[in-house]
This record gives sequence, structure tokens and C-alpha cells, in this order.
Amino acid sequence: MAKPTKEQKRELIMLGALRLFSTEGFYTTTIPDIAKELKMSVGNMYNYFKSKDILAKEIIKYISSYLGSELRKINDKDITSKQKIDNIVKIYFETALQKPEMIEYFLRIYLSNREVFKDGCEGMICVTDFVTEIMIFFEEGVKSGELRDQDFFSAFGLFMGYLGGMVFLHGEKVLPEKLDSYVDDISHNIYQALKADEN
Amino acid sequence: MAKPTKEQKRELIMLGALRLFSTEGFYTTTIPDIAKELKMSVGNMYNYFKSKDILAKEIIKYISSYLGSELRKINDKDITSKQKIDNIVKIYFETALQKPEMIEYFLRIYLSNREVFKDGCEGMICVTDFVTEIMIFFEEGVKSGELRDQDFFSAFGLFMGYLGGMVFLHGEKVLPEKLDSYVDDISHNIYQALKADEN
Amino acid sequence: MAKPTKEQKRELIMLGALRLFSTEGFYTTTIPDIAKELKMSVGNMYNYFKSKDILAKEIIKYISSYLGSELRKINDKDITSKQKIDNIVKIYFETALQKPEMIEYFLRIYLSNREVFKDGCEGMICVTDFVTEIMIFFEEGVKSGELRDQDFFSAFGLFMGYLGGMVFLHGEKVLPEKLDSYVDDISHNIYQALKADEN
Amino acid sequence: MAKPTKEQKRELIMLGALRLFSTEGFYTTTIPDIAKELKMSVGNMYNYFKSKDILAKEIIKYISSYLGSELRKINDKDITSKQKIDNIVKIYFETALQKPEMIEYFLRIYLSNREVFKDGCEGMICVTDFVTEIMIFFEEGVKSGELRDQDFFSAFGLFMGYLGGMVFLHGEKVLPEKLDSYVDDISHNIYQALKADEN
DNA sequence: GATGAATGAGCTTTCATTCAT
DNA sequence: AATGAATGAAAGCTCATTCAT
Repeated sequence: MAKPTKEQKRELIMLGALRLFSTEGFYTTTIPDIAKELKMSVGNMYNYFKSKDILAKEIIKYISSYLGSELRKINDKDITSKQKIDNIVKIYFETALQKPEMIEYFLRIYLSNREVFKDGCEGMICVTDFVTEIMIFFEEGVKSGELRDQDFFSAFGLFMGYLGGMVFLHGEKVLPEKLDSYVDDISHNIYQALKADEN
Repeated sequence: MAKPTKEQKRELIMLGALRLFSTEGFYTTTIPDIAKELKMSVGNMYNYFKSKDILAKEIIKYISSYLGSELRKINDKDITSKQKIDNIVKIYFETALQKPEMIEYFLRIYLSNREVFKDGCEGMICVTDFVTEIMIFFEEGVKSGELRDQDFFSAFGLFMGYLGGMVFLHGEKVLPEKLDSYVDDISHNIYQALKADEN
Repeated sequence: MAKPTKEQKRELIMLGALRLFSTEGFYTTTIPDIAKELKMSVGNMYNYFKSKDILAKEIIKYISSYLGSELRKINDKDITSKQKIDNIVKIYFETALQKPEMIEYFLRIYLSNREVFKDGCEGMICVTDFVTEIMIFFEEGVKSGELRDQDFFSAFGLFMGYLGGMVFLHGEKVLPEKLDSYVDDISHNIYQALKADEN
Repeated sequence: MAKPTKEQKRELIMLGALRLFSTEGFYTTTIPDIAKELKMSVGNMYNYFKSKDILAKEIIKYISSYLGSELRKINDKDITSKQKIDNIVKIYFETALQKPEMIEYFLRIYLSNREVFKDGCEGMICVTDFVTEIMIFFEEGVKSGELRDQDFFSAFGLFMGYLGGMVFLHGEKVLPEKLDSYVDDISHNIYQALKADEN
């Protein structure tokens, strides 16, 4: 196996740290923990990321970029907004099941540890890739007349809060059914909430 | 002024700690910080709460009990489910504005630091007071035929995720409007999502 | 033996740290070293001094105050400037022999580690007690006509540089004679340098 | 431009390290800092100097040799001791102003970090070039009858301590006048201190 | 000679918790 | 109930030095 480039190694570190942060928490995961996970020395970690905080910020950008590109594929499809909602819910839950670290990191690390992301991720600047795609989805739906023209954040909060809430409940193991069995209900609820008023 | 009872002092400590945890974070708030806030000694704090984790768990129970009693008042009213949704959204946002620590604690401390609440607050047992009232609201709406009969968690996730998401966006200062100006939009969205199918 | 007050304990710590810093160097003395010397825990050290740098600054103030009070006694005597020079040289060398840490700290720690004393000890503000007494000695000598009226710093540099240099040579063990055997020569040299021109 | 020889490269490294050590301190300057300053790799640095300590020792020898050769020029002149004192003070201050790193290194790095120079620079063996010239100056002055015959170190301490002290005060920015404006005062003071007794 | 990733010991500092008073 | 000094494990981070390439 070829020696990874510095950039590839950075990504490996981010993935390892992502896994630990999302399962163990930011403050309860130590740099030695991460180093051990990656079978490298503590000192060498710092050749790739200057501090624990910087590592955390790079990870959220990485996730935002990944999720944004998934959403972009959906936005590029020639389908109705209703179908897009269905697609987005599906891909979100699929990600939550197959790469649970990503969604968990988003919900539990990024959204909750304000002090960590304060400098450098103000507002939503570390998650623009992702937010932008939701915005595009929404605005196109409004333009085509399929979605009601309401404040974007009101729609965004519904979308993200709802999906995040469900994944959270899933993570808490309080859902009686499997996560993906909720897709239809939820898509329906979201569509009902966002669709244009019937004449 | 009379010397507070032990129980009253416990409540004072919880309120002080709640304020600090929700504004500064759980791990970035130290026991000495809390002691100073309450003008008492570190050692004496431990006469009231045996550990920092236990304090955190007592606080979430306290909040759940408070919010539950607010919801109970709404549930007891003789109004439609649509009106109840409106009432709930209002009281939630009102709390977020007037006692922001409570909602912040719920969103940022309780939901995010799994490792802290793992032992003793599994599932939703530290927030039953609150969840129960949402459940009562929902089941009564279904029984009366006003709300569609769907999986409770699908509805609960919508409600809580949506409201939480909006308060989060508010906290991030990305909302262009004042939080309470979203009440109508959101209530409408939620009602559209939950109401029984027409005809 | 009675339990020392917090202030007395601070002084004990300063004396222990002074000894270690001056013999081992600032950067080569660690906080654990100091704690061990004082038979206390590392953590408790920080209950007395918030940082290693602050400890270093408090020590130089302590030394300046000590040496200043010794000089004050000489200044208060009703003797000639020539005799005062003799007294100062004596007390300086005596201190260098009996409390060598103090002079060593002054020369090797305070004067050399600018980055440590930069914030909080700018100019000579942490050694004013000491400098002030030298200034008083000099100005009184000038006023009485016994010393030549020259720039104070030119005289101060002579005094302090000369004495410091000798103690340094002593510390390097390159002096063929015992330190105190130089007192007369040096006092003479200083007096020759500072005395008013004959006419 | 021709590729520098190994010896020339060693000198370049010493000059770069000298600059950093004297402005930033020995312990606060890292090998990577020096490597970056010289636009070479860390590993390659070690092809020229086996350790940081060895580098520090080579630098003081280099400085001693440089200053020694400057003094030699003065010693070789056919002038009085009084004039030589004047010349030495001038060249010392001139160096302090034009190559401040050298004097700073001497005062703050070499004289203060005993532990670094302990092995290999005991006594004055790394600064003999310089000390020897001062010794020659002094002994010739005594032989010619112009200077009083006193212990060499008593005279040496005066000379070096005084000049070092003035440069130190200059570095601390507490001197009200420019450094070179003190030349006459200081030369005069030194001459008064060293000259043979009148009679 | 040259590179810079890698090592790992060791540093300063923090903090939940205990305990003598 | 109350105090706050004391503990000590562990955290984040640094850096002289090595070594494979």
C-alpha cells in the first residue's frame, strides 16, 4: 500500500477523530485517544492539526461538504419538490444509519459546543455547503409554485430540526420502529407543512 | 430573612448551575465557578450534590418538571388541537426568550452530552414529565379526530425538533426576524403536518 | 509548630522556588520540582501562584524589597559617601555569600529572561525598591559635594554592573581570591570613579 | 553564486541562531525556528551541529573570537591606556548598537544559562580570545605605570560589568540618553578607577 | 547533504473531589 | 452545615532529536 499524501493523512485523522468525538463526546475524547486510534504519536498529530479546536472545525467543514454534495445530486434531479423532500429524508436517514458519526457530530458536537466553534465558525460559515443546498431546494420549490413562499429559516428549522430530532430519538433508542420506516410519515409531514396552499 | 431549608438551597444551586452550564457549557463550567456564583464554598456544594454529574441530572429533571407543568395548563384548557399547537409554540418561544437557560440546557447540555446522563437518565426517564404532556396532547387530538393517527414519535420529533431547531437558529443569531414573529408560520406548519387528512 | 498563614506559605514557596530557579535556571526548573522541594502537590502550588511566570515576578519583587531595605539601613547612617560605598559593596558581597540565590536570581533569572518579565515588570518597576535606594545614595552624595554630578544611570551602571560582574566571576569560580577580599579594591575603584573632581 | 562550503554554512547557521537566541531567548527559540530562519530543513541542521547545546557553545566561541580580534586592533595601537579605555568603550558600544545580537548573546544567553554551557565551556574557556585581550591591555598598562597594579579580576569585573550593565540598561530602554553619549563619562569613570595613584 | 514526518518524554496547567478544621 | 487548602490524575501541547527516503 502506497504511503498516503499529507492531505490524505489529514483526512484519515479527521475520520478517526470524527468517530471518537461523535461517540465519546468532544471533551471526553483526548488527543492521546485520537492518536492511539490512528496508531500515531501525539506529537505527530500536531503536525497535521495545530490544536484540538482546529481539528473540530475542520471536521464540521468536511461533513458539511460531504452532505452538501449529496444534496446537490438531489437538487440536480428533474423531479418534483415532493419527491425531493422524500429523497432528502431518505439520504439523511441513510447517512444516519451508515455513517452515524456524521449526523451525530453535527447534532451533538457542532450544535452544542458553542465555545469550541465560536472563533472561525461564526453564524453558519462552517456549514454553508450544506445550508446552501437546502436553500436552493427551497427556493426552486417556491419558484415552481409547489412550495409556499415563507421565511426560509422557518422552513429550514422545520427540516433540520425534525430530521435531527428523529435521529436523536433513534440514537436514544426510544423509537419503537426502525429509523427508515419513518421516512414516509416524515416526508408527508414535511410536505404538508411546506406545500403551497391549495387554491 | 429566614434561613432557607436544605431543599430550597438545593433549588438555588440548581438555578445557579443551570445558568452557568447553559451559557458556558457543561465541561467549561467548573465546580468552583458554581460555588462562586452562589457565594458558597466548594466543599459545601458537595453537601447538596454528591457530584457534578448528579447535579446535571437533577437540573434536567427540574426543567422537565417545570415545562411539563406549563404544558399541563394548556392540555387542561378546553380548546382545539390547533389552538393547543399555537399555545405550545408560544409558551416554548416565550420560555426561550424569558428563561433561555432552560431551553438552552435542554438543547445543548442534556441532548448533547450523552456520557453525562448515561447512568440515571436512560431513554427519556429524566424528562418524562415533559414528554408525557406532549403525548397527552397528541393522543387527545387523535381521539377527537382532529389529528391524524400516526406514530407518536414521528409527531414528537417534528414538534420538538422543529421548535428546538428554531431556538437554536435564534441562539446563533441567524434569524432575520424576532423569534416570536415566527409563531404563526410554525404553528401553521406543524398543524398542516399533524392534522387529519381532509374529507 | 503552628500552621503557617497563607501569606507565610506564599513566602515559603517563593524561597523554595528562588533557590531552585537560581541554581537550576528558570526553564530547567519545573513546577513539579518546586512542589517536591516544598513537599506539596503540584495542584496546590497553583492555589498560591496562578502561573510559573507570576511566581517568577513575585520573587524578583521580594528580592528587590529585601535588598532595598538593607540599603535603606546604610542610607540612614550618618557617614560619608565613601563609607557608604564601602558598606554597600560589603552588604552586596555578604548577601552573595550568605544568600547567593538572591544575587544569582537577580543576575541570571531576572536580567536574562526578558520574555518572562515582559508583562508586569516593564522598565524597572519590579525592582524599584532597590533602585530607589541606590538613587538616594547617589543624590545625597552629589548634594553633599562628595560625588561628582553625573548622569545617574552612568553611575548606576557602574555600581551594579561592577558588583554583578564580580559576583558572576565568583560564581564561575575563576576568582583566585575569596570574594570578600576584593571589597577594598572595588570600593576604592568605585569611589575613584564617582567622587567629585579634585581641585 | 557558488555553493557555500560546509564551514561557510556553519557560520551562516551560527549567525541566524545568534540572532534568534539573543532576541527570543535560548529556551524560547526552537530548532525548527532556526531552520525556518535559514530556509533549511530541521534534519539538515543536525548535519552541521549535533545538538542545540553544541550550537550555543560554538556561537559564544565565535563571538569571543570576533570581539577579541577587535580588541587586538586596539591593543596593537601605540596609544596611552587612557586612550585605549576610550577605544574599548567605544568599540563595545558600537558593537552593541550595530551588532546588538553579539552583546545580548554574551549577556543574556552565555552568562545566564549556566546549565547549557556547563560541559565544554567551564571557567572562561569559550571566551578566552576576548578575555586574553583585556588581560593584555591591563598588564601593559600596569607595566607602563599608567594603571595601578591590582588584581586582574577586580579590574576585569569593573570593565565588563560596567559596560554590560550599561548595555543592559540600554536594552531595557531606561537610559534617558543615547548609548554613545555615555562614552566619555564611562571612560572617565573607568580610568579614574584603574589609573595609578597620583602622588 | 537534504528533507520533514515521526517520536515520546515531559512541560504547564486544570479540576473534580476530599478532608481536616 | 460550612470552609477552602490539598490532592493527583490527566489534559493539551511542545520540541529536541531521529530516521526513512
